[in-house]
Amino acid sequence: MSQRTLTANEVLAALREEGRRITQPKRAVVAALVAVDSHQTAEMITAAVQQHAPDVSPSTVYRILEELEEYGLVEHTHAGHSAAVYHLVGREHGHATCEQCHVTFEVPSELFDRFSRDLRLATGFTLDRHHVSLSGFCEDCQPLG
Amino acid sequence: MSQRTLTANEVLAALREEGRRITQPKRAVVAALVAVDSHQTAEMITAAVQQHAPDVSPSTVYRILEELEEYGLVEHTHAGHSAAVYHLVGREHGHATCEQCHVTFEVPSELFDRFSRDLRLATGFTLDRHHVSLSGFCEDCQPLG
DNA sequence: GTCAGTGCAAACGGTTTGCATGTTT
DNA sequence: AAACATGCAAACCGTTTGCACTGAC
Repeated sequence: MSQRTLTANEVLAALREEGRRITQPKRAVVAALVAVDSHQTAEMITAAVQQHAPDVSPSTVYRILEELEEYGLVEHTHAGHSAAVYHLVGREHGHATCEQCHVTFEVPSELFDRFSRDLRLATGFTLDRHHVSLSGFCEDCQPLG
Repeated sequence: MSQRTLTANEVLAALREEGRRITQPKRAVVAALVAVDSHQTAEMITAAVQQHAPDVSPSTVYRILEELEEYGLVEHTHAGHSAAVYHLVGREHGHATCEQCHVTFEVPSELFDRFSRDLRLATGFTLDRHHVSLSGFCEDCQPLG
């Protein structure tokens, strides 16, 4: 597993190697993912893309994200019932989303390791730490005192 | 905190004490929640209710679940981008949903305690273990070997 | 009798899909 | 030229809302 976030060229090269065509919308989506090194919704990515290529449609963005995910270049994560957030693969990590400010944070993978093992031993359940975000309150949004 | 799941009478009594009216749809929703002692989607609850009261509408079920939640009698949890699951309050627990069979399991609260503390110390993030379900694979649906 | 609660249908947000057109190879 | 990718608009699912009506108090 790579421990470093992919570059735009690496992502596009990987697509090419898979026989996928490199189009303007794909370049723009990858650029948006590289430019913002954090977790973005499809809507944010679409907005970023449309600043340079105004008529790339949301459905195209979704299709491209799906394609990138199919080849292991992008991952998406859900939190609560809000929109999914997407990010380039890289550092191995989990997710936590603040219920108040809706920002998604990375959680160092080591923190999950013991919990993941205990959970498996106690219940037989194998954690997929990527796919769903933990819910709670971030440092700046602590409820009450 | 109660460590036992509420009974139908307790739930209805609590509503009454709050000055809420006890209607047929409310009785039916509470009965459905009590009858199935596990995590159900609004759609499942609606189906159960409609077996006895065919023209209770989904929106009414949603409104009743929201009301029950407002008074701390029910909780709902999200997993992935599928429908939320609802359950009566009772045992304190977390949730884990299988990505393959989509069943939601309870996770003993103690398992979360250490993880929750480590997470807070390392990142400042305070876990709300109820609201989002962990994602992964249950004992019967382990991927590969 | 009053008002909270309901049914219905329409709207919603996020996402997916069908189809005719455009672009990469 | 052929195949794949795109734009648009419409459909989709889970959920919420507006409104006129009903039924609990």
